[in-house]
Amino acid sequence: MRWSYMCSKFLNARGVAFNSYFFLSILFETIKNPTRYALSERRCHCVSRFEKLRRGPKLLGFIDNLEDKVAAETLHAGLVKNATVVELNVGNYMLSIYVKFKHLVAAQKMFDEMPARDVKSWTIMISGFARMGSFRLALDLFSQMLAEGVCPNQFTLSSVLKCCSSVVQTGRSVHGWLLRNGVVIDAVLKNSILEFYVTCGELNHAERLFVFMGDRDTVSCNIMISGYIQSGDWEKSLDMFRRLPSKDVATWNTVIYGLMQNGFQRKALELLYEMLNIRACFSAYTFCIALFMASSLSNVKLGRQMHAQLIRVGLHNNDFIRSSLIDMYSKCGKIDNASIIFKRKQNSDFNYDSTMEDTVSRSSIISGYVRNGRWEDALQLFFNMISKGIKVDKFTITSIISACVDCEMLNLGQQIHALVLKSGHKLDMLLCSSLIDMYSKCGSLSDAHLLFNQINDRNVILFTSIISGCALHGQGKDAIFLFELMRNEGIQPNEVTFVGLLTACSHSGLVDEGCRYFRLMKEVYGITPGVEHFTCMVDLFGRAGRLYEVKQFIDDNGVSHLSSVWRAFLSCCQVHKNVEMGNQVAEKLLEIDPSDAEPYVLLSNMCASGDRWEESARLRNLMRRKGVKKQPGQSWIRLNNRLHTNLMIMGSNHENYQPCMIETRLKRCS
DNA sequence: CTAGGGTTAG
Repeated sequence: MRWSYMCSKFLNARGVAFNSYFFLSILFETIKNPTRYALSERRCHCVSRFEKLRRGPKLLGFIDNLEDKVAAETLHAGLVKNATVVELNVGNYMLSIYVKFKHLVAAQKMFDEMPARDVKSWTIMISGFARMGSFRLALDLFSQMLAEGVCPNQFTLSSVLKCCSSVVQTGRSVHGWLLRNGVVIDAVLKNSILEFYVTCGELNHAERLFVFMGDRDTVSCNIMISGYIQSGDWEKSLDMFRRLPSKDVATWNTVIYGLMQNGFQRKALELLYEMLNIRACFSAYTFCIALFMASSLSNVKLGRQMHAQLIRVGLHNNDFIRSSLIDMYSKCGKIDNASIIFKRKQNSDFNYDSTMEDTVSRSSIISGYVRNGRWEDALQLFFNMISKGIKVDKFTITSIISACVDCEMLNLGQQIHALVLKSGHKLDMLLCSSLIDMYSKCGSLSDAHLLFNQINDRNVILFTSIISGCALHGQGKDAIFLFELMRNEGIQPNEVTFVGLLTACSHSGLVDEGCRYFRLMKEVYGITPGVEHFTCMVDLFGRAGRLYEVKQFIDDNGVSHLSSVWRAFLSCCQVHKNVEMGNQVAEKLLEIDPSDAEPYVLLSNMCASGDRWEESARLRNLMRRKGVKKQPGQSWIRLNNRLHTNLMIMGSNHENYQPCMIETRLKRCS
């Protein structure tokens, strides 16, 4: 950085505007053509300085401080083309740049081609994989390193320990090894050991280590605090927090975020306000946590306060913060605000440095658009990326798949599936669940099954997606089969899984099975049934025509205060044309919510279909008198890649059918 | 040590 500073001073003094590209082109040319320059005087000056610094630590420092992946790649290409033997130090710096930009493929390639490797090279790679969460790969590399007889140092071991939370044995032996071999245990390594025992759940061991630790710093305390919260012992962690003589920002952040993540939102909020009251200094982390709190609590007021503060302290243009702001506004339903924040950055993109892609902000806004039903905006941004050749990451893809589901665009969904396969993205669990959901909701259950069968290690959500898909298609037996398969694989179903399963039973008339699973859910899995489950059960009995059992069920379970339960009941009365019971149920519903239009409509339709026209008309009149309005139904159809929607006017037949225009241009979706 | 984007629900 000092070199670039010198250079910039030199150029500025001559009024030359320059940026990193200019700077790099010099480096590039120098490497390519070390002896023959045809450079202007200015450049010569630069280059001569560069030559002097070439092998010195300053150049290496400069490379290390490169803030751009493209720049790093250019430089690397230069080194390769020149076919000079890459010095070990330079090579290591290149490696660290690739790792810094998470360009692990390039790093791996470079690493493989290096003529010589030292501990540092290995460590850079291992810590890179560890930071990216590729623990398996990092550990493989570590064992390879040992096999080649390279002795690890404290940096290596510190990274290796990060990967050992699920392979406790390895972590333990690393700990033992470094004790036996007299490796210098500095503060960082000490904390890595502590963290290892915390994350693999050996809190007692960690506690002992902590007590006997000679020089505990705030980091050690933070690790313990976060360990206590993660194990559910928030009282102990708060106690420790309170007893700390001095608290730095990271400690506040740790405890607030921990409380937030473990369901103690109120406590977290109290502490945040306490921080404000004692005028503790906020860091960028604190703001991110606060924004995250605002979005999870849908508390725009808090979010706005934070936004104002951020502008005051000038942090609002930080990429991390911006994406948090975008996310906060879109999760609070203020998609326009989110959009403004996103676009403001786009518009200020005129100089080189800001062309660095802020992929997170973009995927945040895309998911925000999808969440808020602005599919057209989401798709436009997405298509824009495709046509510009920008790599689409899995977050964006998953959001777009959701959009496909909402718009039932099977075609586009298929294309995206192809895109995923082509781009070599690993089909991760989240992506797969959304694809399965997409296929089943867009009508192609067989494709959903096909995809499901390709995945080896499955989780609850994956199973839930496919079970819900079966439910949607009335394949009750398949849903049950998959559910049992899931249990056999040792996966715990959750409340959503049971919604899917019970729905499947009710849609296929499997009353006894449904009852059995309802009991299983409560008794074996300890899941307290929610509104959805009760509604499913009512539907289960009701569809089968067992209307008296519905009543019994409602009374037995004490759910007569839930309007959705009665509503399901009422629609069953309609299906089975039981006007008497329908009347009673509708009355119940109106007791709960007199402004609800649905009971009137259902009841009047029921009367109409039973040729009881006067009664039907009376109900409609009653509605008008009470000023109860029904939301018109809406349907849509796609013709020539255009989405047309139709509003159905209540009680109408096709005469007052009003075509209404929402147009979604599905560019490129052939 | 602490921060951002994605999945399942009549």
